[in-house]
Amino acid sequence: MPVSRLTADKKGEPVESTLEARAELFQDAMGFGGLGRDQIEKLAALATLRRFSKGEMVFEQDQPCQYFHLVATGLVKVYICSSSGYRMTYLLARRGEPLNLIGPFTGDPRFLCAEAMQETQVAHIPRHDFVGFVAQNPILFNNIMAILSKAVDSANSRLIDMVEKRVEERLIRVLLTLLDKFGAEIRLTSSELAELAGTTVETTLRTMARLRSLGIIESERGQVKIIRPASLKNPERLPLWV
Amino acid sequence: MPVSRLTADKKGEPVESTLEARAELFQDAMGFGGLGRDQIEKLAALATLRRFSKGEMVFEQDQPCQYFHLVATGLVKVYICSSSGYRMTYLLARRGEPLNLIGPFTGDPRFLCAEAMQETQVAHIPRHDFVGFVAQNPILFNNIMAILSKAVDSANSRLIDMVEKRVEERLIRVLLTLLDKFGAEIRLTSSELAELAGTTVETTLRTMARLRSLGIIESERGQVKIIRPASLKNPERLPLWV
DNA sequence: GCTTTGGTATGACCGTGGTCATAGAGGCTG
DNA sequence: CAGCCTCTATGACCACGGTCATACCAAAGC
Repeated sequence: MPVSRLTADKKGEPVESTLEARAELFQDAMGFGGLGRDQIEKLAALATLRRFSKGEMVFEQDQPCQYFHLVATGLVKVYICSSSGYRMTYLLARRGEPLNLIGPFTGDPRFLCAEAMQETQVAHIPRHDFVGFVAQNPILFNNIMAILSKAVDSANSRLIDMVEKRVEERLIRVLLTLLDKFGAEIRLTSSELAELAGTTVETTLRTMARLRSLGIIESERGQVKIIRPASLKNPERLPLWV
Repeated sequence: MPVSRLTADKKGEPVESTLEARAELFQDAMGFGGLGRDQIEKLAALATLRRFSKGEMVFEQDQPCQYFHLVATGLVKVYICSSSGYRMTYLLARRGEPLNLIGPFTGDPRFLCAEAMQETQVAHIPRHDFVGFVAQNPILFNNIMAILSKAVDSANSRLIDMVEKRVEERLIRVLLTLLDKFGAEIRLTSSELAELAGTTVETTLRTMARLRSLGIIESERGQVKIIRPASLKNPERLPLWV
């Protein structure tokens, strides 16, 4: 235990990839619009791909940020977990979505974790390379601010939901958000939904039983299917950003 | 009512000020470290001061962002308020603290409000001027990211607190945070504390009664005094960012 | 094959804290 | 001064949802 493994933060296994494939990834990634092809390729040249199996950590809390991460394939959940083991998921990132926009700038450890939910590949760019690149392409700064704006608003909006909305409403909001992003068939377990809605598995199961009995959803092991989205929708309920 | 006052977003009253005084303000403002004196003065030249009485709004939700705001004197609370009137304060800004770091970049309306809690003066910089200035001084990028990092972490940390901590702990955390920032004499009402802790006035009053009976705090109308901070402190309880 | 693990399902219990009601005290205004 | 509003204070009530327990099923592992 006293032997600290300084190299332990190398996560995942390297994957071979072509510059072309990486450029393709950044081309339509979130937050990189407005760059010329030459810049995209410069960025792609800085990146390497790594693969992660289901359940593997892409990065862990309280570790200094070394890389900027962008999902290439698969699905990654980014969450915070408290001292007492409570988890709260606040991002489900798929191809083209960045995992840590802030980290690279400060380099400081924060308390986010990222875990692969499936077989996944993630592009890594050393943080200084990334920050240097952004400095040379100020348009990225605006893009990044736009994304952070949504992230902060979403966090604040959830905060309000936690005080004034009950579990059922929060869960519905989560389901609607997932419907927008992933379609009507949501391949998540109840415990994953619970971590998104900020409640327990039991309450999530109970609430889903109610929605099921109303014919609004169907569910089986590891999957929820929204049958009548209209019954969930409510004009004043804007989706979260997950 | 149908007469929409297009100029109604001009808030507060203009205040005369010298370039020197404004430069002084930006000199030691949060997020502007690392600028040369010439740049500070360029920035100060873009700013104008406005005054607000207690209770006046500096900006309101759902309005496009026109200015970057920096508190010069007084105290401003920034909060979100939900459709049903629930409020959650998430920033108490005093001299040198920015009110809206993200807004100027996107310009989009968000759902933050800012309200003067005392007689207050706020520096305004038109958002395009501000964004242009930041683009010319990339060091500000890093400063801004560092602040946003704290803001996002604080929001997420609160989110976890809402699920797993009870009101007493949340309130204690708020009190400790305020102790760090404003000293042992906290001039806030119970309802203001409630909005910081994410609970109701009644529960806040009850909880404070308990802390008072334990001799940890004293309180009178509009003021709380922390007598024995050590009894509240707990190594694993890091302060919020308010 | 059997065992283990993780997901689903549901009942019972009860504590935290929100809601409503009432009341007094301090401060501001006309 | 009266009148009003805000802040403080506290009691009574009870529902939402967390916790614990049990059970069943499917998939994975030895």
